[in-house]
Amino acid sequence: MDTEQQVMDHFEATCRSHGLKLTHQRLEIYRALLQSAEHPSAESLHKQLETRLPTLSLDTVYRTLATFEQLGLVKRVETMSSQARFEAKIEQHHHFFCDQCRQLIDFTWHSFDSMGLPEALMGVGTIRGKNVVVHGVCNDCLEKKKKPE
Amino acid sequence: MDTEQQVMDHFEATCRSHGLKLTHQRLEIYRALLQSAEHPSAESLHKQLETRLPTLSLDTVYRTLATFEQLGLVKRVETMSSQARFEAKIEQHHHFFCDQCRQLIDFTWHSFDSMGLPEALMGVGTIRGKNVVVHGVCNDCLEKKKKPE
DNA sequence: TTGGCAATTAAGAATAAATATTAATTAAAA
DNA sequence: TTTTAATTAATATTTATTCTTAATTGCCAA
Repeated sequence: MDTEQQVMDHFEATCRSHGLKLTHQRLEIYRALLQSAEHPSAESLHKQLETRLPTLSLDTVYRTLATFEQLGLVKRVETMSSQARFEAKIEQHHHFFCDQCRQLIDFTWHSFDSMGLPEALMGVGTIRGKNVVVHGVCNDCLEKKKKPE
Repeated sequence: MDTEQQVMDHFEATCRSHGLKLTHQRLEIYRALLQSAEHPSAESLHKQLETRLPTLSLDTVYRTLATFEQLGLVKRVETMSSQARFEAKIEQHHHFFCDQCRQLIDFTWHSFDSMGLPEALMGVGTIRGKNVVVHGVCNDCLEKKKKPE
């Protein structure tokens, strides 16, 4: 597990190695995403950063996230919502998706990760990765059902 | 494996049991989705049906697909695209997603299906299902790279 | 079989997310 | 300090999806 400093160093190194300037905005957006556990959307990141960077434009958030994605610093998350959501976590992991509140929870599954692919996939093409989406109802929602209000 | 007639009978029965009228539009949309192997979007279904139903509105396609989804006749597929895509195939299966052309290919993986869930998921809530998304580059795209033009 | 009513549809307007365009300003890096 | 890239602001565009309204149609009952 890396310290936050190490992660930020890697971030800085990645930007530099790609000739990207280390702007205040880029740093803050990346840091906010790192610290967030809720897979925020561009809009919600923008709202969150409003106090620290009052002049930050939504357009910059979109542009910056797209740039980070290309560098592999950020991943676009697959969800059912049309509003794309992002995360800074790059290590191999999977998602639990709550059907009710649409919350996403990360989890790891090493025995799946080290598993071979099924025969059915032989010959479809080049495989680059595999991920699981588990869905159901999260505890928060289950409890809300028990104790309404 | 059901015959198309049986599938259509089940479709009809499901509509009736839910008090839905069997309109020409609903029949055609469902049939088109059944016969399609390409996980079409609402737009592409609409385009496809244009010749048979020249007055079909895009809105109706959206509304109808949403209705079918509620009845469990159709599933919304998780992809990275913001444009939601649908399928009539309901049996348990997984997806190969081509990073290049965004094509989706179905595949089955019984040994995964019968696998238990990881410890990491104990206590997140109630699990209803699990799916794999494998991604990479499909053969079509690999070949296009070899022989450009 | 037909008449009526509620469900459904068509058409176009409206909304929302995401992106693009421009020109002026700002800030990082050499 | 100078050069160059990035950001801003404001506005426009694009694309996916939903809403509104009025007209139409499936289906049931007479």
